[in-house]
Formats: sequence, structure tokens, C-alpha cells
Amino acid sequence: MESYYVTTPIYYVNDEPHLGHMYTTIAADVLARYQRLGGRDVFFLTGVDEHGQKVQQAAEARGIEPIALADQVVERYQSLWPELEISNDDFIRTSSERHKAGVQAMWRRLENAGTIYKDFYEDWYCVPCEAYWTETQLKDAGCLESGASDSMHCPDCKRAVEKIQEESYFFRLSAFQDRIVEHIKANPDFIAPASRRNEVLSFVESGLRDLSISRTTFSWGVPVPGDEKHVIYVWIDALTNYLSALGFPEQEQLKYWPADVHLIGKDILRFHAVYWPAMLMAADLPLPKRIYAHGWWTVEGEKMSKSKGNALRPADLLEQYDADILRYFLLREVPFGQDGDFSFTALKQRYNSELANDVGNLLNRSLSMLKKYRGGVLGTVAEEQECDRALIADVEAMQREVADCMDRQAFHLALDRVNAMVRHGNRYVEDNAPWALAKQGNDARLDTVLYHLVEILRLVALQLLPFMPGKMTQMLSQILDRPVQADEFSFAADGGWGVLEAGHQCRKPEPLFPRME
RNA sequence: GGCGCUUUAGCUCAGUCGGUUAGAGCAUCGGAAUCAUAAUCCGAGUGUCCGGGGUUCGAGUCCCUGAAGCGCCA
Repeated sequence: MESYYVTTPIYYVNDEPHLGHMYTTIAADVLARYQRLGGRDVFFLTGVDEHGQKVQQAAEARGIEPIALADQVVERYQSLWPELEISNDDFIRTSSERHKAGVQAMWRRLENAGTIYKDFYEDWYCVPCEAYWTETQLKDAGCLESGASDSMHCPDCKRAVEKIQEESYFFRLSAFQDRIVEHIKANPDFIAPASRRNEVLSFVESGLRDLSISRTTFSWGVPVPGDEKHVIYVWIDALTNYLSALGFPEQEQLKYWPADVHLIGKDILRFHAVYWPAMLMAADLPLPKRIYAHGWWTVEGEKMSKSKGNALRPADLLEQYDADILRYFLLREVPFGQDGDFSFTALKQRYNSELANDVGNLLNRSLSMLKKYRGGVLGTVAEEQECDRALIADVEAMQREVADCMDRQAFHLALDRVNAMVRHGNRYVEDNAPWALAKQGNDARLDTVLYHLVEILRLVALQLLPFMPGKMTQMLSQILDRPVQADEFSFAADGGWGVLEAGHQCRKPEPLFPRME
């Protein structure tokens, strides 16, 4: 069976779960569910990054061990994901033994390949503030006292900062510049969306500098093999999660590697599109097939921030809306890859027009008529007319086009295509006016029309199942008249036209998406 | 400062290789229908395709230039 490996980033435990984490993880889940329906052997990974100075300091400030702090935040993620119907196959923690083994193995591979060397890392340090600043940060903040780089001052307290030198291991990133450029050029879909690809390309072409990959200033992390006063810095530690979760290095044959897609936020694009491929090249491992950087959400037109206090908390959203509604809105409202705005009026508008009025009402009116005119039982299909054939052709086109969209992570277009199918269904009802057929006693035509309606509803539900697993299992329950599970379906067994048979009984409908007032 | 992107209907956006009358959804207005969650369907549109210049038989599309907004890098 063909495999499919999709990942989210590992989320940093210094931060509570927010809308951004929720967004990436839902997108990954929809891909995973869609591929499972398509019969692929799916591995969907998410997890947390627990290491680093910030977590160590936050733990110290609270007088607890870093692992205790991490445990608390991990619990927040692990309890949130099921509420959002996230179907991840694994959850990787960087503090786990299997991850440490993977990271240290990666280090040794890089070392054996001759791509690691020891040198000194330079930084600026403000003694009173106990804060480290990079030269770039200071220059950006305009902290040059006399315009010369040896007279920097601290952006916070404005006092002079001193240059410190720290022993550090380096990775020869510069040696991979040409190969990375070649790879990006030879694989147009490697980095998506295209605008990000261009950014990365110009960044790499402008010249790569070697990367500092260890620290001695904190200890909460994976020790460098053979030099325990060094801790492996975030790049190698975090990125290697995608392999350690698969059993690297124990498993020589990594079943799911290379990943089909790493979903990431645009803030970590460079690490995934440049550092990670270089590391994999050095370690002589295949590169992921695609890295997709999605955009940011604003809330009611404003940037989310702690100081404004307008950050949307997933738990609060879930009190107001079904997980399915949030999943649908997030993926429908904004093209994946672009920034978007989360507004409650937009959510309500989309919900009412697309889910309540179009999908929900088509289900309701169709099953109501079936109940009213035929006791809920499907009849046999008589002679098909042109409009019936057009409807079937449209369903089949929808299935192909949605598949194409999902291959490109174009969620909003996939949903738009399904909505077009639903509109076609509503048009079909008007064109055929089953109530008139019932009045005329034209049973043969009435049965044919009702059958076509129920079949397209079933196939529409199947396409929407990855997006709204809860609502769509309800929809399928109404159609199939039995309790169903999302994972019992597949495109192979259920995706064809005509699976429902004459004599099949459907349920009396209940509104699936009640209108929001 | 360098590189790149964007600018199209009231709003959000699509528009392939230069080719008939520039499209979709939402919102608005008019009509039809009564199966349905007052949902649905049909119809009507409205356009300085950011400005200016150029290439061409022909430009939303290609080239030059200006403006505004944004991204990455420095």
C-alpha cells in the first residue's frame, strides 16, 4: 500500500495552544483523513518541542524542573487535539528517549560526513539585563551608538552591551548552497506557495553562512555526543523529530520517509526549506517532497497578541462552535498559504450560506421529500434523462478536481468545488420539481429524481468527511439509516455512483446545520 | 538600500498562450416556486482592469515608468 506522511511542526511548549497551532494541525488532519479515504497508508505526526533556554528559564522562574513545565503544556495539546477531531498517528516529544537517540544519531551522521566543526560563536550580551542579542537584532533596533559596530547598546536598557564568545559547533551549511539551489529549481513544487519558493531561492542564492548548532549557556536539551558540556541547538534537535518519530536510527528502512508534506507556518520556512534539506543531504537521506508554508490569522482585522489580549483560545472557540464548523471555516475562508482574517461575522455568513442553506438544506429537503412521498425508501431508477447524466458527470468531475486540489493543499478550492456540486443539486431539485411529479403521480420519474439526489448527497458527504468528520458521519447516518464511523469509508468502496440500492431506507432528516441567528 | 509580489464589480477574489461581449461567490434589486432549516431557483446589473507611456491588427494579459500596499533579505 502506498504510504503518505504528513507532519505539523513540533509546537514550542513555552507557548499555550492558539489559533495558529490549531490551523496547521487541522490542515494536516484533513490531508491525513483524505489520504486514508483514498486507501493510502497514512502516518500523521504532530508533537512538541520542549527544549531550550526559554523553557529552562521559565521553569526556573517557577521553581520547577523543565520537564515538569513541559508536562503541563503537553497535556494542553494532548487534550485539545481530540476535541478538534485530530487523528494523528503519533505524538513526538523532544524529551523522549527515542527522540534523543534520533538526534544524537543525526549528529553523528553529520559529523562522520565531515560537516561539523568546532569554533566560536559571537554574540552580544547585556550584563544588567542578562540578555543575549545578535548583531542583526541590535542593528535593526538602531542600537549603534556611534555608527560603528563595536559600540552597540542594549535595546531594552540602553546600556552598553559586551561582545561575548562562546565555544560552539558549526554545521557547514555553506557547502550545500549549490545543491539546495539546484534542488529547488529542479523541483518546482518543493516549496509552496510559489511566492515562498522565490523568497527561499533568493535567500539561498545570496549566500549561506555556516550554522551554529550547539550551546553551552543552557543545559535543557540533547547533549552533544562525546562533548557533554554542549547541548544540541534547536535546528538539529527540532527538525530531527520528523525522523525520530519513525524510529530513526533503529529502523534502517524508514517506512514513511521521505515525508509527502511538512506543513509549517511561514516563520519557520527557512529552517525547513534550507537547513533541513542541507542536513538531510549531509546525512545522505532523501528530502521531503514538499514544504508548505501557510499564512497568519488576524482576528477581526487585528494582529493577535498577548498585550492586546485578543488571541483566540481554542478552548473558548470550542465552547461556541462545533469543531467541524471551525475546521470548515479555517480551511474555506482563506487560500492556504495566504494570510487571513478570523471574524465572527464572516464565520456566521459562510456557515449560513454554504453549510446551512446549501448543503444542510439540500439534505433536508431531499430526505424530507423521500420520506413524504416514498416513505423514506429509494425506488428504482427508470430511464435517465440528460439532466440526470449531467448530475452524475458533475459528481465525477468533482471527485477528480477535489483530488487535484488536495494534492496541492488547495483546501479552499476543494471546498469551493464541492459547494458548486451542491448548488447543482439544488438546481436539479428546482428543474425537476419532485413535488409536481408527486402530484402528477409520475412515480417512475419521482423515484429516479429522488435516487439521484440521495446519491449525490452521499458522495458529497464522502468528499467533506475529511473536513467535517463529525457532521458528515451524521449526514451519512441519515442517508444510510445506521450509525457510522468516519473510518469505515473509502473512495474505492464508497466513491462510485450507484452504491445505494433500490429498497434502501433513509432516515427522516433532522437539520444538520441549524441556521445561526 | 537590494530582490520579489500585489493593485480587476460595493466586498473577497479568479482571469492559462496577447484574441469574441472581462468572470465567480457574497452583498443589493426584481421575479418564480412551495419539497425544505424563509432555505431554493431564475433574472438584472454596475467595471477608468491603480496612473502614464510603449510594442501590436489587437493589451486586464507583454515592455518601460510612476504611485500605493505587502513580503523576504540587508
